Amino acid sequence: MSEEQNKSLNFVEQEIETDIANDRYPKHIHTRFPPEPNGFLHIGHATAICLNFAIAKKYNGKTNLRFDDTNPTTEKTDYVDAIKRDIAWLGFKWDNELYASDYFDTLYEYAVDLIKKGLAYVDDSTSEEIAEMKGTPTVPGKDSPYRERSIEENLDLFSRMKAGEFPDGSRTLRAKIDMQSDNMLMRDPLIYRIKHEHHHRTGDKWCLYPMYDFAHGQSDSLEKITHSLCSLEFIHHRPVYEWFIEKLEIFPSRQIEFARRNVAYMITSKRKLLKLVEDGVVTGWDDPRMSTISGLRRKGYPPAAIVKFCDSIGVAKRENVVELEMLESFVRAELNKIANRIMIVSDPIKVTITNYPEGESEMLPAINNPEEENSGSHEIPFSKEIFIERSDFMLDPPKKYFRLAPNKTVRLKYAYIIEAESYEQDENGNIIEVKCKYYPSSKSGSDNSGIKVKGVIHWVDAKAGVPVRLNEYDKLFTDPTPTSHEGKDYLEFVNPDSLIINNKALAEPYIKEAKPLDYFQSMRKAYYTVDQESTDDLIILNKTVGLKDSFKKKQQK
RNA sequence: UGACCCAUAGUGUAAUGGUAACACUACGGUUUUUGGUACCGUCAUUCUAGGUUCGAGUCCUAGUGGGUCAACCA
Repeated sequence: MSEEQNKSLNFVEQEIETDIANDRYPKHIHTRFPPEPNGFLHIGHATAICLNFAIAKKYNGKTNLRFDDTNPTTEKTDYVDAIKRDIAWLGFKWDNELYASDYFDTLYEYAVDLIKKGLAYVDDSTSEEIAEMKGTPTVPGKDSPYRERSIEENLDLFSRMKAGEFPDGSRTLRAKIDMQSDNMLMRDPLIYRIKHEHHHRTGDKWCLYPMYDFAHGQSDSLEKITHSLCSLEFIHHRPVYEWFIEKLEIFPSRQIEFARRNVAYMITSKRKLLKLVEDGVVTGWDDPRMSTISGLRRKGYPPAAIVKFCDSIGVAKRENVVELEMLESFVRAELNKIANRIMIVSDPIKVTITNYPEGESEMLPAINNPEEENSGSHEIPFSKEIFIERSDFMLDPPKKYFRLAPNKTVRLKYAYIIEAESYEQDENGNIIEVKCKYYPSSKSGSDNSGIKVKGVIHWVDAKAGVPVRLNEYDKLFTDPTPTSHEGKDYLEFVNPDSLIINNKALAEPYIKEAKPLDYFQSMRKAYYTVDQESTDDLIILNKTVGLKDSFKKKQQK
């Protein structure tokens, strides 16, 4: 706790502490996370979720989960369920599960109240006419011809709108604010529109639905939310938010805007993510290449890594693109602590140990995770024929190549030191087998051979090895900000190699104990998690993130 | 011809008028039965110009650059 207190405050916390010091909210601090159930949550939402829950925790407050479901056209219960699952998976417990639609009756009364105060009117203009009268950012708007309707007429028309007497789009209810305002949103914003549409929760009760501006702030107020955190694009809505609170004389929630977090190579537009799903670019919202929470989960990102990442990148008001490497470093750090080590040969070549007795085998102990004392161990079978990684044997190696080569020695992890004596090639010159001798006295744990080797490689026993399918995922886009190029569609930047399926990999038998979402480190290679579509016959592993590879880096230079 | 928001290493954040810090990246090194991990080191005229002040990244003014605003979406 003291560590937390020493940390400097972000600008939102500074505002909150000022409010507390000024006794603005003497009773409590409450936040809320308000998703619209029209898509899956993505990495951008994760930062908002973490922010809202972290602030409530810090100030002993509460956080509501409130679905902003005022537009029945796009919203679905399926999305509600997915959103709840994702937030819970991240490890957060909301205090109340609420819906803007819970407040439809109250909101309607609020609208009637506004009409009675002469602050709202029914407008018969078409959407084109309304847009026309709205003006532009540099040209003031004009008053609607319906703006001065009598309170009685407004009340009558509004109740008939509710009764379903008018078709979609024929009339709207608008707040009477100021058509001359510099702020477009203050130019008599629409607050109710007619939509004869089935709502996922209220069914066919309503044919009249409130707009965002007449639902969000009021919902905040009804829930006694003190600090309503939203992204920068809503900054122009704040005067509207405050106007309604003042005129309705309701609890004064405070809106604070922050810059939403962007991560390189990830997109955070629900509409664009939906298109990837609909066009079949990915297999679904939870495809491991997606920037959705569900996708990241399936890819093997631990929840703690995502939360720590969100906490560490902070919050501010300027445009930002966080490098993917930052997120990945948190994923590696977390996985390093919790992922059991396993040996998987992704591109096998056969190695025959010429002096190892025919028909014999032995079990060698392997530590599950050297970074975690209590992780235990398991055994790995070893015998005369094994497979090693193709890239771990070179005919004509460069100077600082520490692996196997003709007449060179290398250690087999957890096993023996071997020396390459000969090899066989096919007609194309590909290595098909390496013959080695082993040093029986070099056995791991009881090595008295006196041989010093620079390299240690992984391997899998030929007979006991288990075929696995490796889904080698890479970035979905070839550009860090695919949606920011004028005149170019983001789909032009889809990486054709974002998934490479490897069906020739072999894993040690320990993999058979794995369950979906178990994390593994394929030693010297990458982290993987078990895919949900794995069966008893075929284990499918999704690549989470590669291990750092300083050798490869040097070679590339 | 408008209003509003923003500007600190390659990236993201901190410094709350008093020695520009932390993380990631990059580069160099030490350790290592994972070329992983761990550890050490290197990397900034705080957008520009004025002003206030003993002292400015921080306050003021102007400029420059970037972003947002004209859905019966949220």
